Amino acid sequence: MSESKKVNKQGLTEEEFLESYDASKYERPSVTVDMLIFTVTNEKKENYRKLPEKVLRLLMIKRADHPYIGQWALPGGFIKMDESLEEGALRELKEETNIDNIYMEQLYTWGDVNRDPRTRIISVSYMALVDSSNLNIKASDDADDAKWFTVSCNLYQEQKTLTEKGYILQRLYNLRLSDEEDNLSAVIKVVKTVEGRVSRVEREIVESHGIAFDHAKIIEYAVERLRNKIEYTDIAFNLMPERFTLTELQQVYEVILGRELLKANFRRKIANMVIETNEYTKDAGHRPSKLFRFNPNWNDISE
Amino acid sequence: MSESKKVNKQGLTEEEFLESYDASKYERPSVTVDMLIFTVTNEKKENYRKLPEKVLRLLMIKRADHPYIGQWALPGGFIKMDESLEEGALRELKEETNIDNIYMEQLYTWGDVNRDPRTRIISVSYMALVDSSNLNIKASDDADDAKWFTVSCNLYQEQKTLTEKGYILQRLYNLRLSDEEDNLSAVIKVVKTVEGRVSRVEREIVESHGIAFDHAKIIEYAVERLRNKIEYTDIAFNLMPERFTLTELQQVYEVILGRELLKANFRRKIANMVIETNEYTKDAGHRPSKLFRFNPNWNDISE
DNA sequence: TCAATAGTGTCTGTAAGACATTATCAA
DNA sequence: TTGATAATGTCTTACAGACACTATTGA
Repeated sequence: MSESKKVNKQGLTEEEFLESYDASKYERPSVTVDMLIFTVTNEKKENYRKLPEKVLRLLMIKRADHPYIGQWALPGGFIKMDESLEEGALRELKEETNIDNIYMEQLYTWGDVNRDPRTRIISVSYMALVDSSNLNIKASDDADDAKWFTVSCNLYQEQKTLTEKGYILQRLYNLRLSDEEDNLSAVIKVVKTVEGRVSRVEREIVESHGIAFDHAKIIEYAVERLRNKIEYTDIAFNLMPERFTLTELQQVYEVILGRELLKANFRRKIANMVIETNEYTKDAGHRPSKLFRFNPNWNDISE
Repeated sequence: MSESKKVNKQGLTEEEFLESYDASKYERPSVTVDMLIFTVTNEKKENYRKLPEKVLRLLMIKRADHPYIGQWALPGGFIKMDESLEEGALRELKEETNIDNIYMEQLYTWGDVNRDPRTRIISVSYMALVDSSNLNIKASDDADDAKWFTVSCNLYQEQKTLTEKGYILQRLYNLRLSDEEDNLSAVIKVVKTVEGRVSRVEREIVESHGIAFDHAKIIEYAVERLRNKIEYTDIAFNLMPERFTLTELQQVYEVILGRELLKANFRRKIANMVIETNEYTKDAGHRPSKLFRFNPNWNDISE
């Protein structure tokens, strides 16, 4: 509609305006993309009868340079001028895991002024969920300083203080990232303030051992999101192989939620998310188990 | 732990490294904060007996310069180097509504390469919910080109196509922003692709009349988030005055959800989120209604 | 046989949907 | 009296939690 013919107060058409626009006028922050790449793997089983245990793992990278040299950080990097945030995230993902076609969602954007001692850096975080059976290709060739840590994140203190017009709820989480060699940890304080009808949530790192930047906070946030979404969506299936037993699926739920579930109830809950196959597990030291696959159309009614 | 004594490959300590760090080495995108400020207001009532209708409103600003000159955009602006994203969002909020202490949450970060014709701009969007009785102070003094639009966002086409390993679900939403003078509209396409166990959601603006940039897409996203969260959180109370009737509360739910609810069921559902007072409405053309207030401790058990 | 997992049935209480009924005001 | 809203009761169905029980395998 001849928008371009309109002129602004300086009498410029859009074309002229864009011509004269100086993008370098203002100082700008840097923008990075940080990836939280989760997977679930098996621990070796204790004896021939028992099933292997499942653990939640997160990919971290050892910093080779300042700042936080020698500490572990989330994979990520600066966004390029000609790629969208999603493209940047997918690029990082590909660089680290060499896998395409993975579940990925934007988590949160972190923008505190002094998150990075180098300069003002705003970080957009993405969470990706990977089926570990795909992953035997191994995480990354080049960076031998990338590796998978077992994640655990537990609430260990909860304190509610009533105030005049509401309350303050303070929670302390203990985050642990570990493997055979390394043992990182952090304490994250999550404070929910309710005053009148208005509530606010703030996160703060109380202490952080071996985890670079504010990444402990980001990991805690991601675990919380994962725990929430697994309850009412089908994201858990992104962590499963093509065929799986219902017990394996339940173990994935349990390791993410951090608590045990009752078998019968769990099976009822996920019943229409799966389709049974004719295959069974073999050579278990006990009764074989039917294999299932994901049913993409499980929520046909409504949704 | 004398982290600062460690040296990197160039033999620099952290102090020396930060000294020599040149933040201007790489080209960087601009970062803005966009605010979605919602409120709910009363329409005048039809006759002395009927209750006033409630409508959902969104604050928009008329663009005085290129690009999209003359069109309406979300309030927002460039982030300053010495303020966090939250601080920037609160600053914008204060500038536009002159209110502090408001509910606000980060929504999503939009980073497509060509969202803005001027330069690469990444926008972090925040949603704020305001009680309109507070707001009679009027939205913004300076910018007389800021005003409240009635929002409606309706699904009007849904199409599911089965594919080899999943399906493609395509939804078309009709977004309308209107007041006495202006009538803006847009069509947003939301495509959910499920392939194997991996799913992806993409949003695209099909057409946009009078709404600047990709803001129609952002508004649709916000409305969807609002509709989701009102079902399982207490955010609706941020839109209510200090004292309110249960019917008013129900109307707010209905106008956001875009459908009617059954009174008895609604009251059961929100029963423990409210506390009754001894006050009643007066001078209604019908039976007076008890006034309630929010109960901040409604979710004492668990959560 | 036995240690382990696989798989199913059922009782309970809670919550949501649908609908019906009574109460109370001002013009 | 009447047209409107206020407020509560109850029937049904769905689902989640808890627990008990039977089935099947390899060593």
